[in-house]
Amino acid sequence: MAAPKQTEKGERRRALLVAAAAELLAEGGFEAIRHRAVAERAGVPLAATTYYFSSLDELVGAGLDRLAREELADARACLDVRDDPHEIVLDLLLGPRSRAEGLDAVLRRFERLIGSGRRPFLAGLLRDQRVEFDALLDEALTRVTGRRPAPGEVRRVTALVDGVVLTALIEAEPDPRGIARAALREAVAAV
Amino acid sequence: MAAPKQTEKGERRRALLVAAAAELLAEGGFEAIRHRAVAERAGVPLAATTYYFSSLDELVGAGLDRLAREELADARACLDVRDDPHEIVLDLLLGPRSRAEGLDAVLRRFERLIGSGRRPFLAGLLRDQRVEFDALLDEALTRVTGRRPAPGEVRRVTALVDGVVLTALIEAEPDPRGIARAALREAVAAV
Amino acid sequence: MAAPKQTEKGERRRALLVAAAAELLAEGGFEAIRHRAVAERAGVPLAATTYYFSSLDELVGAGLDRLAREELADARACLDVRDDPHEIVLDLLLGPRSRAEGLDAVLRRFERLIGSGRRPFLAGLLRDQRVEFDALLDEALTRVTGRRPAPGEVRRVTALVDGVVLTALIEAEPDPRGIARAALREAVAAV
Amino acid sequence: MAAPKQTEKGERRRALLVAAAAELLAEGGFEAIRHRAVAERAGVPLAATTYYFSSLDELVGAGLDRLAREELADARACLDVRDDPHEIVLDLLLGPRSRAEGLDAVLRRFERLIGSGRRPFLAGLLRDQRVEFDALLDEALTRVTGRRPAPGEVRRVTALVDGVVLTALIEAEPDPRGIARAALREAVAAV
DNA sequence: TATGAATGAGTCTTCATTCAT
DNA sequence: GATGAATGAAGACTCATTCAT
Repeated sequence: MAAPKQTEKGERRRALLVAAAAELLAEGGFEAIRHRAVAERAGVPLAATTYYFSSLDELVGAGLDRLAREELADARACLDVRDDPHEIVLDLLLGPRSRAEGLDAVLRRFERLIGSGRRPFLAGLLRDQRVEFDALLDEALTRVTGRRPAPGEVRRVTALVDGVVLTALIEAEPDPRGIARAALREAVAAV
Repeated sequence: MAAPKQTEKGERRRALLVAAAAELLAEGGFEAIRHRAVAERAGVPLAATTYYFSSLDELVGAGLDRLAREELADARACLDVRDDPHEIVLDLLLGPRSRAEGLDAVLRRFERLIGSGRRPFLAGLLRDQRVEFDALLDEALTRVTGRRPAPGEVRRVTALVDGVVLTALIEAEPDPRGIARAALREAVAAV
Repeated sequence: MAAPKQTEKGERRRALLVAAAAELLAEGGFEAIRHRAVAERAGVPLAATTYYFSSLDELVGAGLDRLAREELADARACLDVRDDPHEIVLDLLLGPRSRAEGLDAVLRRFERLIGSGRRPFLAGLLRDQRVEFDALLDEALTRVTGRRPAPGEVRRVTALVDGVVLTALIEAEPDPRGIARAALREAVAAV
Repeated sequence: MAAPKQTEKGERRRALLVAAAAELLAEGGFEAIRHRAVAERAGVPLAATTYYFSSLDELVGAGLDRLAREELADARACLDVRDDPHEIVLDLLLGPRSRAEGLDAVLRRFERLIGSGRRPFLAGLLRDQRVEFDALLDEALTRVTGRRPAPGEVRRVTALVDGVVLTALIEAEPDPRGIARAALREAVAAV
């Protein structure tokens, strides 16, 4: 028990562990977050994982949180650099990794979304992320269309792209991002 | 391969194992199909699982096949009974369990869809299922709209409903089937 | 128990099984002789292996016997064809497979010789084989030297070549047959 | 790699395991080194074997290393006590156990030699052992003959004795050490 | 405060052998 | 006579978690 004191070293270690968990989550999904793997990746002793996080679930939550923040920050940075807004929307919907890594990255992202269903302790976290996520998406869509999205439009586009991608994933379509891009353009044009 | 199934008794045991695997799959996803769990559920010794299925993957495949057949059969039965075609479409998209079990059943169904992406040995099976699935969906949509669906329309409706439901899942919306029903009506009306 | 009747079909099956065991022995050593493997290779039902041979040991014995006979027959055939007698001696000492397969074949042959130590039921068989083996070696050496070997000379040459090869095996020398050939020439010249 | 060995207590346990592995190797060959067997012999829980050695191969390597060191130390001790140098040479070639245990000990030693050929991960270890082994053999032969062995003479004697013993083993000669002794005297006299 | 040590429970899979039919 | 069915025991290995120091 006895929550570890918040020494500077302790904070550094916590951060190392969370970063390792986030990496593993992005690369291999929830199952990849194991005590051993996290400790090795973070370069800390195995027991540190249970010392700083009272259960694996806690570590999973912290990793998911960190990963989501990183992805949001990435998308925001692209927005600032005035990157093609379509791509930023896709980054938000499919994850920035989908730019380079294709099918697998998207698969893992959806696994993450769905897999949270088995992990009730993540539910709150995911919903909170959604709020920031939607705000950014709203802004990106504004740039795409040149006007403020109507109420519910963000959700409609999200749903449409997600749905198309889901089918693509099941059929092992090698370029889900391409599919998503087409659906996005069509959805935007239809309005 | 292998797969003894000569005698009637052997067939019966095989069926027991497949049924157990299908149940576990429906309840706990792919990860829930383990030798021990299947053996216990089927009430057979552990070694029987490897006697009838030379690898766990084979058992997973058989379980998925059985589960899909059951769900198709359920939907088909509803069609014959002239049930509300909207509901049949939803059965096909969300699984018949979503009628009674709500959120969890839908979540598990999506888990299954996504999880299949990670299991290349299921690809062939999934493709085959897709054919029967689409044919039935085509018929159900015909009843909904009163006309034969245009090419690609089945896929478009599928994508739209799936996308809407995915968002509902993340937000822990208690009645994803309701959300899906609304999306379906809207999509159909839009044509 | 009840020794299976000696029907024609039974005899054919026995022969198939023994041949399969001999092949597996030559390819993978004693450990490779397993009920499953033998049955598969012979194309007979698994239970036939225990039906025709009351234990695995019996099958191992029969396989070893057959393999040795084959190797002797091969060497004899070469002798009749007036092949280079040095090579025939090497066939006898290292096995005919050592011509083409090199290190591995020789390794397996020595494993067979030594491995018999753990299998007392093979002792008699091995000794019997030695008698035929030595007779043939005597004849081959006669051709090599042009004269009848002195008493004990066969054994001396055998020991010398075996010893040299044993060292070569331990040091993973890739061409033990080459080493053996050199030792043989030297040993013969020294007389 | 891994290999925890920081604390004294950990070291002790590690040593227990290695000793158990060495014993099993001497008694039953490489195949006798199994997690279960080692754990039982060492009196530790099964999981301790994988905690201290990340794979069975590592444990096999450590066991072989220990056994070889013991045998070398035994021979060296005899050398210091000015034991009959012939016997020391035989200790080196047949293992010290061959003094008391006769046939079986020699058989197991050869099994070990041959078995090493199948285990490439032991190659480095074997090479290192060979260096110490040859140095000691050189010294022992010096005492036997009263002069420094000529280059290659150590290997020649090794091969000759090994070859003779191999034949003795196959013929289940009850006193392989006696045979080896005779061969050794003859080989030395011939120079 | 940290962490090496430790382990019970569980993972998939293989195999020789028995037995009922 | 022949064989499908069956299984207990064992194989290597993984892992979350606890605990003594």
